[in-house]
Amino acid sequence: MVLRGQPIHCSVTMAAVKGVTIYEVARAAGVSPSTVSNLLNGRPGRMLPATRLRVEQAIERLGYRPNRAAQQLRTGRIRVIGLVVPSVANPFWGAFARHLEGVALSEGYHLLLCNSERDPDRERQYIEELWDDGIRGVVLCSSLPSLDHLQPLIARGLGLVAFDRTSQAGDPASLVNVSVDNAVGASLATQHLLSLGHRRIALVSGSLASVNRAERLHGFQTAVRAARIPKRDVVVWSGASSQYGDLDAAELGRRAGHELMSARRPPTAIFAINDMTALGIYAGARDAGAHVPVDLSVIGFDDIVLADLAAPPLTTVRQSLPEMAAAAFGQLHELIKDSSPRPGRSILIRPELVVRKSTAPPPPAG
Amino acid sequence: MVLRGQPIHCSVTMAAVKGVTIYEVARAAGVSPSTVSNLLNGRPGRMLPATRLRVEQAIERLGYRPNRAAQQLRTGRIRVIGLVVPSVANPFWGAFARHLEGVALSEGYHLLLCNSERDPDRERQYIEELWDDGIRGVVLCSSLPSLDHLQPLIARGLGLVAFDRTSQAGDPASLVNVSVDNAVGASLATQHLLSLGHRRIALVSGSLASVNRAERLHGFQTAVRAARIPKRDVVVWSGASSQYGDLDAAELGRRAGHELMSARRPPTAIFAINDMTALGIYAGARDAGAHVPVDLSVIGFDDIVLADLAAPPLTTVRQSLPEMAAAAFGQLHELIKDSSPRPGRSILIRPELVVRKSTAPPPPAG
DNA sequence: GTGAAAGCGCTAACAT
DNA sequence: ATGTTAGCGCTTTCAC
Repeated sequence: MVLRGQPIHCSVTMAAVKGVTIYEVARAAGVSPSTVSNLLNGRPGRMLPATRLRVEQAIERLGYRPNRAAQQLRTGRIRVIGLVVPSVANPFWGAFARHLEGVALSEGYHLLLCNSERDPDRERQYIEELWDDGIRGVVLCSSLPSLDHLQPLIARGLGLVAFDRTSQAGDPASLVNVSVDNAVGASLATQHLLSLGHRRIALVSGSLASVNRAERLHGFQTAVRAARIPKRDVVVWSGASSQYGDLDAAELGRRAGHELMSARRPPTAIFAINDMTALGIYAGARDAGAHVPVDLSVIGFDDIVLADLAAPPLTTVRQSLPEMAAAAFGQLHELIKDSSPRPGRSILIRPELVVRKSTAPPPPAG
Repeated sequence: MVLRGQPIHCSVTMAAVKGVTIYEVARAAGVSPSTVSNLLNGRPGRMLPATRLRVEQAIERLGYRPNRAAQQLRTGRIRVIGLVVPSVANPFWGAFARHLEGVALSEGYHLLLCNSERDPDRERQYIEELWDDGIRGVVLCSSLPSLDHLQPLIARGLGLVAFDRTSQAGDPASLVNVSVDNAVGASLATQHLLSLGHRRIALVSGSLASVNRAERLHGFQTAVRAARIPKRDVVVWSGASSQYGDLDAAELGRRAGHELMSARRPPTAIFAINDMTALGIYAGARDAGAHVPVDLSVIGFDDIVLADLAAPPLTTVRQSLPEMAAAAFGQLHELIKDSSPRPGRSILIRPELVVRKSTAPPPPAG
């Protein structure tokens, strides 16, 4: 039985491995390949209903699935977009990746994931490879002030949506930016601290070289100046960019929290550049014997899942990830659907202050 | 000048958009396409050193980059692997994705990201699409006890490495499993609690239907039985699978923590199925007025970045993500490099107990 | 050592 | 309404 069955079984296996082609479907349905192709490509009107039915049945019966590589080679199109993030190990980027993947999938697109670790070289090289792969649309979460390193690709027709960054003067004309309104968010956060009565305030961040962080710094300083806080009571604690990668946001916060709270005249409130850093500040303050929110108020930015779980639950500025992911994909889709030139733009989504338990009036002594 | 320059400029642009082909390189170097191809495919020995140099220079000068779609169509190979995780929004999976992407990249592979939300249908459909894309190697973080839904794909030659799951009797013969040793980890955790003197212990988890969780439950029960803890003092709190997705691990922990600590006879120690759940338990216990570790010891599993940042820092069982990612990719690479049949196997990486501050002896009353 | 040529599976312009 | 056909860019046997 084994021996007799083998030839047939083998041929079936081979067919499966090799894949059913459009020619086989055409032959099975008694039509030409172009008719099958027409049906597959949304042109069912070009054939008789009866023909259409025969083709559909043949496709079904044979389990035909188009070969994407062949489609891509022929049309130059591919339903994959690239996502470049600093690191998906960072829960914020992980959550963003999840949302973006969701909207992309709902439009029939797959997502190729790249972690840049905020390295411009790596970023450029990665995107060049995405180009080689045939990918013509990329969501770049870079925050680098200059996108010069990508100029050649963009000139060739790469659709690029920059996330978490606003438009800069030197940007490519067609660039689309999607971002939370960082300045507004930072102002919201700082004003909250101010309204609680804080007069000695620190901003804690890693490198401030990125666009979004510069904006947050700007919003912070605007609010602080408007409140006429003397300069000596405002400290901007910024870790060296090379020293702390994205993964270490928490570690950086921990060090900052410790340093700041060990100083002679510690701040009574800290605005952390993001939630991971804020959580690190909790730990650092604790190490230095300070208690949140009694001795120190901490406010974050992002509203990651953990913000609400922390002890105390973290007051923060929420970025609406679902909306931002939808905006980013929507813009990218527009960009790559038809390659007719389209002016660049920036889309700023307004953030929202979420008050929890990590902020309180300053201690009497402060 | 503009008008005179235009034709040339235009042709340059067109070349860039269309991409340089191997024929153009061949012509520029005065050789045939096959010689260029031979060089590109690691067969430089088939030509004279002088020829080789000419070709290399032509490639350089023209900025030639192979068209991957054409390569794929011709060879059937593609340097992309798929990663299917429940959700990268979960920091554990985000971190794993980051590590896997790193090792894949170092071998010249890209990573296509898929979030299954632990839905078997979605999982299967996703992997079928990966197959259509030409992807022949997938790391599946599924934990579903049965991989029957993937049997057809595997039979066709899909290379599959199942992560976070151990081999089951009904598994496809060629399946490779990579996982932490869950039973050992759970025993380690439980023994730690026991050695601290706890005698009323709970296990908190979402659905226990997955292989890895079943193993953890098994390790837990083995340890608890060995210590002769009476059955009534051991509670297994398991949330309905449909109710809580992966994102909600923390929320589930919160509910469990609250419920358990509000009971007449609350446990003095909880083993959480993972760190996110453990962090949720912190919050739930707090809601119920219980203090970790004074009233309640909590131990987690995974050792995510946040474990060390939590208050108190979480005692947990560490999975070595770098090693596990390397093992997963290495196995997958073996699987897809040559398609000669290869027996299935399970690779279990031993976890490590990391004692921090969330575990302590039980309160005197307990 | 090098080149010619076939064809991977598909699409779309162009026949009929 | 349906079919014929010419490639997309590459690899690889087979000649020379």
